[in-house]
Amino acid sequence: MARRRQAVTIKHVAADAGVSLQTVSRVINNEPSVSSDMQRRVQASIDKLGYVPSIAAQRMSGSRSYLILAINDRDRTIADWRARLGTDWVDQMLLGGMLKCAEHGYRMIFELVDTHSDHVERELSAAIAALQPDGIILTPPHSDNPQIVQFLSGQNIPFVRIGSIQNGAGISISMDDEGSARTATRHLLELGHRRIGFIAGASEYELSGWRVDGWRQAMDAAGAVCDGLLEYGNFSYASGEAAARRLLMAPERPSAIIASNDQMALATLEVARELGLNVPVGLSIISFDNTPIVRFTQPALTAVDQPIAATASKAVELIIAAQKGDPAPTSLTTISAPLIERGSVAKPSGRFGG
Amino acid sequence: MARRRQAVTIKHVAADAGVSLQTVSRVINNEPSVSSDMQRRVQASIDKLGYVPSIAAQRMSGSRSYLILAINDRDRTIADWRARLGTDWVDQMLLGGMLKCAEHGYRMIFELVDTHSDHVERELSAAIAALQPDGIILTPPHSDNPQIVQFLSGQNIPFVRIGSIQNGAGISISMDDEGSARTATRHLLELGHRRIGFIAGASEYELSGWRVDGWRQAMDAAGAVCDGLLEYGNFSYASGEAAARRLLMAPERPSAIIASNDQMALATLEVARELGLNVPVGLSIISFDNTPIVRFTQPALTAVDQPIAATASKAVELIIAAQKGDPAPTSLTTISAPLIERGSVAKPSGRFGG
DNA sequence: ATGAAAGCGCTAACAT
DNA sequence: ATGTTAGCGCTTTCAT
Repeated sequence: MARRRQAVTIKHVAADAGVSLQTVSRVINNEPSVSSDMQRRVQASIDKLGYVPSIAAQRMSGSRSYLILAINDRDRTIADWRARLGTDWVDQMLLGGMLKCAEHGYRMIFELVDTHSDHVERELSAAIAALQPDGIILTPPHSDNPQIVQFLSGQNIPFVRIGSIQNGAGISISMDDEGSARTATRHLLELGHRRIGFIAGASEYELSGWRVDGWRQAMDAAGAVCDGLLEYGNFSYASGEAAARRLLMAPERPSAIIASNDQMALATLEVARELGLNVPVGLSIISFDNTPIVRFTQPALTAVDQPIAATASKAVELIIAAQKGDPAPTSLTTISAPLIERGSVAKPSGRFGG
Repeated sequence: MARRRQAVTIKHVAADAGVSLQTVSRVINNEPSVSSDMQRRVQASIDKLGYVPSIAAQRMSGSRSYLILAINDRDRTIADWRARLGTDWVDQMLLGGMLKCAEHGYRMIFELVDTHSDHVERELSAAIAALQPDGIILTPPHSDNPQIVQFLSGQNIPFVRIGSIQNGAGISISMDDEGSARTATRHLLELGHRRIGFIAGASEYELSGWRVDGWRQAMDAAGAVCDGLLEYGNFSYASGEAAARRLLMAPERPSAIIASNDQMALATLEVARELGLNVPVGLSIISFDNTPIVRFTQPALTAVDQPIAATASKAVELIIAAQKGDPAPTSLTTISAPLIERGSVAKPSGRFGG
């Protein structure tokens, strides 16, 4: 391949408009100190020549790179992609993040990073050195990884921690895990359920704990007992199956179960079927995530939606604001997670009901 | 935000190793003219300092950008993301493309471009000017857009056209639409079906035509008539519904239907249900795409898988090869699309069967 | 096989 | 409000 050069550079524009490079640069960057005459004249040349600045050159001269790095967990993401179970976390991130970036002339670059490895730092600093991003978006479980958070806080790059709570550096955005777990639990309580089981997610994710907290709060507030109703999974189908079996084969089984993600909810549905329990008549189920798959089960699952697109969009906004020098939000940003009602929830029936 | 500078530059490495910048550059780029002593010494400094080259600087000095642009249709992609129907085209592209990029130190950047607009060229040249990618991957319907193909062929950037057949500039990769349609049709013929309906996709996609061709070839070879068995859709659920209704309400209805994508197959399934036709006993269905959703229908659908990950991976390989100056493949690259058998196909029964 | 000098396209800092 | 100068980190010449 022959050496490629920029087709139209700032020099061409400057020559065409008969002004200095700096003036063109000022117009590109919307700086205030340009007379409107000048601004019009230069803009005309830009449009005429179809000039677009090279982000490489912009970054080189110490300015922005217009690149925002979105980092996901490598193993889980690849596993999801290969499993082809319809998990659309990445798509929703792109929907929210990419489009918001585009609005501001930024680009989102997706990266996969291992959480576990001892060289997280090296992976991250390599990506930063290579790309020089203007901001970084962390998703769970990275958002809660102290090693990553500490490393980034020393890098002088704004970063947002999705699904996290302000407990360290960076800007946190929560998807209201505690609140939505409370809402889901209350929803069941209001229908008359008293024995509501809960399947927790992987402990590596802080949000797993908050969901448990929300459930417990709602149960306590209603005077319902929690004993024997909490089981631990790790977000996998298999772990959900085991947890559901423990809950449903106990002497006093729950009349409803909330699972901390869709895969574990699916497993619960299957275990119920095995045990001859009709859903929702014999057992109500609510799941977390609301990935596409839960609309296609029989019955479709009532689920707590994860507003990933809205969250990613907000994350981009916060980074761009921080870039501009605006102060980071002082309070925790929370994007609420709505409960989507479908067919897997009903009033309790039989002896364990209300 | 304070002005960010590269933490470790080529200068630091050069100083540490006690050599010139140029020598370090040669080591980074694996150039042959470096003595192995030198190479080791410099590499040691690189490792010690954790040096990673800035792609902005590399690109600025007329070398590679290590960026590959993957371009998808804006409207359709966003519609898919919003619909949350589990379509994982983008994910599979990332799975194949991103990972292959990473193997070679490249990055994949996703972009959305309008096919229809009259300013496709402007959108594209802006992306090229801003990013200076080393290669571009086009997906349908962009791959067949003559405006785009012609524009890119003048840009001196290698580009791959996915789902396209060599009819112009660029490197084409086909997913064997004709062959897989033939295979699917033969599969039904071998089970004894004679009246096999076909629902074509949007005419904007050349692959729609090839799929029809494959079906027709198999039918002709078996001496089966095609008359009244071909209906046109546009890949939407609604269009599939209308097409299926036309096919199934005709006086001599087909005993099997092949739909050119999953959404139209889903619609066919629903129309069959409405008409009281049991699938697969009363009607066999085969779909194209094999998105996650088709595993969750009742029955699960037999489908022609689209090997998007493998194709994207191959596309990246071809671009990197072209970048290095290797000649483009002389023959059309084809990635075969396997037929995944599930429960929606059975032997024909009743008067229209074999 | 190695080094020195020039320049890529742009912006920060300092003029005026 | 506009122009000039220097330099970002790297690779391309062109030397030696």
